[in-house]
Amino acid sequence: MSAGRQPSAAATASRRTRPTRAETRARVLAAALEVFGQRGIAASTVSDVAAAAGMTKGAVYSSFASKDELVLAIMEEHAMQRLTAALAGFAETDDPQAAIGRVGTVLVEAIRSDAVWHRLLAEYFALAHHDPDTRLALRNRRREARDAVSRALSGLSEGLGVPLPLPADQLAVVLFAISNGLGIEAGIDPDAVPDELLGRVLALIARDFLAATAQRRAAPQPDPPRQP
Amino acid sequence: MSAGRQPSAAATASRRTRPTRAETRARVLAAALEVFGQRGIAASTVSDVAAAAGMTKGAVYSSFASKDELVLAIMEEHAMQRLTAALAGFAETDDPQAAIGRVGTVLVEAIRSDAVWHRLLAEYFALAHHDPDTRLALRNRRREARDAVSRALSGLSEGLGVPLPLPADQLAVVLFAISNGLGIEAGIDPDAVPDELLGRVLALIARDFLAATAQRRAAPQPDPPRQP
DNA sequence: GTGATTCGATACCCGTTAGTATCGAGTATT
DNA sequence: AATACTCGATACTAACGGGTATCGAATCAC
Repeated sequence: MSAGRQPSAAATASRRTRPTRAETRARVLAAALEVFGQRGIAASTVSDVAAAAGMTKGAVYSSFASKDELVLAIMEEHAMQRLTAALAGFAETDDPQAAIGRVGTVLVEAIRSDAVWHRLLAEYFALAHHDPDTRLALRNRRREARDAVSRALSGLSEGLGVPLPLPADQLAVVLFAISNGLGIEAGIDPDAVPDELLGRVLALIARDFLAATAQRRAAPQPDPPRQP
Repeated sequence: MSAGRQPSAAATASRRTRPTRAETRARVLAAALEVFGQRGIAASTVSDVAAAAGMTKGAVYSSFASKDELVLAIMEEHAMQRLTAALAGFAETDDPQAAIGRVGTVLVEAIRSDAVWHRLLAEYFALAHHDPDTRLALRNRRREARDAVSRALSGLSEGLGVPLPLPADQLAVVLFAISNGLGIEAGIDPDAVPDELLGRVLALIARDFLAATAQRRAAPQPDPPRQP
């Protein structure tokens, strides 16, 4: 792309009658999330998505090469966004104990607000299986996400000098599995999954860890590394 | 159905040139499980299923009213079969402690051998969402399954006089969620889910329960249940 | 054996939907 | 202002797949 003179965004925004490329892309993606989440990926047509975005098929196909690519884009976009949100839960505080409670909160929030996402992931996971490329992509993405969570957990553990109940990478898998699994169950039968359930389960799994950190904070010792 | 004279099965089996209704139904169901599991429900055509069963569409439609009904049949069939297998894990022994270990084993077995099933369930769950009837059916079936597991857990707890780490119904939900969630993760990335992971997690969740039962067996007391 | 009935194969219909060709309105470039 | 270019709407195609009508053959009832 030649870096031609671009009029300032503010100046153009008001006088522009046709939305910019990025705008339509974003609108289509948002609409796709909506529509796919509602009716399912397979059951939704490209025209549906376009209509929900207030456009026609042509607009979609001028921004995305195929329906598959649209699906892929939406998954990547949302997955990234969700991962960063989750990691923020870990990193956002310098009180590690609070971080633990926060993990549960963040995940519960995610489950409740993002029920749509769980449905999509389930269907995508099913769809992905018969396309090797998509399958590998999904696997790698999942691996990255797990690694990120795993590192965060390791950091937490080392910072406190308290061992995790399971190896960090396995704990990460379990976190994903429980959160996703409960999300799915909640999607099938919301009444079956009370709000506090995930928190309780995590507390059970991490009981020793929590007890040890509490004890450590109560009677701090100079020896191991600790940060208040 | 009038109970007309039926020739003995053995006599007819060898001389019969056309398979009986039940046979073709079974063949179609088996083929459907195969094909749907491989390519996904939405991506499979009725002709595909028929071909895999060594028949044609007509045969399928003479046994099942629609593709949806075929899908429903396969889900019910397999779900039932799987639930009874799981419950057998609980009931098959009169040593309750061993039963707990067995639950983990059964579930792990199920996860590993039945990866296909998890994919199917995921897709079915996604598909079910836009059809109210299917949705309700799935919800009720799920509820029954949970209740069955829940009752088994309660029985276990009362038999031992040791309280469960969570209310039985919630524990049942968690069991389903973890098993399903890990199944999905394993489907995406088999390396990420070691065989013993589920067992370890269950052990963590039920740690107190296990400890109490062990203690109780070592030094049984007639008095009320106590937890350290 | 003979007629009634069922099952499954073949051929067909019809709706649906991913994808495309084209063209005009908007937008950058000079 | 005139030019080249981009984006998106409209109209279309091509193919696919669910479902059905029909008909021959195998089975059952008598």
